[in-house]
Amino acid sequence: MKPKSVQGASARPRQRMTAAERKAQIADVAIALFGRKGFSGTTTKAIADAAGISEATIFKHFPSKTDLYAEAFRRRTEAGTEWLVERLQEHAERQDDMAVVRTLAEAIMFGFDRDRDLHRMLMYAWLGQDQDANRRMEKQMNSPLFEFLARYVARRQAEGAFRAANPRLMAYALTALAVGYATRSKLYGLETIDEDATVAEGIARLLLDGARAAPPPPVDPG
Amino acid sequence: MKPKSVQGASARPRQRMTAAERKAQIADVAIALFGRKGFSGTTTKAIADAAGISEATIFKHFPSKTDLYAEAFRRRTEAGTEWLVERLQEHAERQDDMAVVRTLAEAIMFGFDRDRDLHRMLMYAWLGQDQDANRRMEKQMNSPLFEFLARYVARRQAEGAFRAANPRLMAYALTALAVGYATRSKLYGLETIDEDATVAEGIARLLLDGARAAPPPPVDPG
DNA sequence: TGCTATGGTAAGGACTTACTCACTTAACTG
DNA sequence: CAGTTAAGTGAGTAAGTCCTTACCATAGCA
Repeated sequence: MKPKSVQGASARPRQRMTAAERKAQIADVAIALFGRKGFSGTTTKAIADAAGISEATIFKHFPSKTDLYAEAFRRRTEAGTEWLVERLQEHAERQDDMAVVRTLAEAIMFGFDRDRDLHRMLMYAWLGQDQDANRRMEKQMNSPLFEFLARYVARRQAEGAFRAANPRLMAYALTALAVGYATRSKLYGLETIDEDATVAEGIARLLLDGARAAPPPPVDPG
Repeated sequence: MKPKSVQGASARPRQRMTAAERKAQIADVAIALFGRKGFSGTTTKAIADAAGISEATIFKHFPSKTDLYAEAFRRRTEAGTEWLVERLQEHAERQDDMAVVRTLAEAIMFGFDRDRDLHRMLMYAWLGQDQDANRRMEKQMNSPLFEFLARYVARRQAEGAFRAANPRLMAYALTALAVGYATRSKLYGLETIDEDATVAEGIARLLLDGARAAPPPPVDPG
């Protein structure tokens, strides 16, 4: 078999990857496949083919298919949402509610758009795991964002800017519309309603002001 | 209906089901398993064990595992949402927006609660099918409800009761919060925020009136 | 009582799955 | 350069996988 090096324009062309590189490559390829077909729908042979290596090589780098899954998962999940929380924080400090909610919606939709396979893989994980594993996963993945939003809502309520309502429910709602829309359009491939940015804005407006027309025409900054 | 065997005082329980009964039983059992582990995660052996029959019996009633899947799916999916649309229609005619939105949210959450396995199976289907199949499925399953909601929103906008905004986006939003919440709590087993009815009411209120407090009544600053 | 239609099964076949092992060879080191 | 390390593989294997075949057993009927 011809050793086909894909390692092109490096100073020193290599035929073999280091273990770390190979591990990373396998994990990346695996995410795409697990994301498309789920864990049990994806064979180690398919992963090997997609990575351009033999099946045995996979098991050289990962003790089992399950470990490969866990590792692939961990790698991409660790990124976290800190950067997003920071951006939201800035808007929140300026009391710019529209910017907070709209930035959140845009970030969610952008994330789903960019990492479709990862998010599909995550959904398979939600469905395939038991309740305890899911609660741990939720805690590890979304907790900082959710807690930030819950605090933000509570503060705005205290300031009289937001209606009285369960802040946790509101924090959930702030993410849910964008998550649901992104799931439908990016992961399921269902029809879009409009451009992402426009939808994000519509979602934000709806969340902040509701569907009902305000009884008296509010003082609107033209 | 086929008359069941007439039984005397000492009735011996039937040992064998009719083909139709057995088919239905297998399909029901299969939904539960497909819903928990997905199509490729569920073996025909597991279905047979759960149904208390031999594997061969499955293939006596269904030509293949794929056909069993399709049939199980079809059976439970056909129910449709007509009854819900009718109920919503009544509220809509009375211009009782709160009742419409709240009834919708409650129905969604109740449906997810009652048919968890079915909804899990549906999610696996969304993830496992290609985009075209998903669009057909969407059309067949949710189209009447969605179209009703879109028309309802458009009418209320025309009447000045709802804000101007993309009616399809609003129709989507009307279902999305409840669907998302039910998915998290019923399918993934994540923490609930409150009783279902309370959450449904909170969702409805948020959708109609938004998070922001009504534009401040001109309070005398004294 | 025997006949027939039908619900049900034991056993196994062709194929696939995750995983192993003896082995090859590229790449680094002194 | 020789020697060592470590990336990579061909050729399996045991344990499934879906599905078939040849057969059994029960119910209803004459």
